[in-house]
Amino acid sequence: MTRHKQDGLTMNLFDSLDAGELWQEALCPGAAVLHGYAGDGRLLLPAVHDVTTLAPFRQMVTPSGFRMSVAMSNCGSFGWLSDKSGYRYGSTDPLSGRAWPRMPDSFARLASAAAAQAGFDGFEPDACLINRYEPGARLSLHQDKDERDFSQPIVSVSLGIPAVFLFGGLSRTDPAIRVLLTHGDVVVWGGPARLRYHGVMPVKEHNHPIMGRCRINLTFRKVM
DNA sequence: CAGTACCT
DNA sequence: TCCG
Repeated sequence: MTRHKQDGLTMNLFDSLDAGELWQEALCPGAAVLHGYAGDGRLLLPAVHDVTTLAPFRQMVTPSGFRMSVAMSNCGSFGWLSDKSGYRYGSTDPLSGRAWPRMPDSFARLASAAAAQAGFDGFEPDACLINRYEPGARLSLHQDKDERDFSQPIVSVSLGIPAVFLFGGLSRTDPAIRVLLTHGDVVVWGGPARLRYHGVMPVKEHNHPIMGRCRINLTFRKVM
């Protein structure tokens, strides 16, 4: 996998693997893990609270009728939604009928800086999906393909208790590498990795000093 | 777009 | 299993 920048914070997904998985090395161009890039999250957590007070976490339903284990909210111009009629982005929160809360400046700055760090300059997200995982919550392998412009990367910020991130290939049945993500880690994928399947293993019981038994993930996207 | 068989 |  391509190493986009050479510094102490940036490593590629391959660096998280053990020797038994070295064969994957050539399969991860366009993806990077920035361990600790978001620091202790102290600029982000009050903003998460503010957003989710206006747009509370809710468990969405998939088109096939399953209730997702992850609770979600959104901020920015567009919010990702799932219900029985499908997946899509919308500019209003169905729960309130009002626009999603505006994206906090701290969110946008972090996402743009992380993208640039990974080699994607000029990333200006217009959507931030906020995912809340409690122990047992998971997200099965999927592709992010509800956005218009796949030239724009995805930036994912992890806060709270650890989770194993799955990063697969362009086909659902391709093998997935596993990356442990902890509080402050940021993953960026784009370019040739933009449509790679990814997901999160069921989150294990754990306690984080400030987040308790909770993991929050911020996923930044350019929708329009 | 609903939801079976599958076996992660 | 179109983000169980």
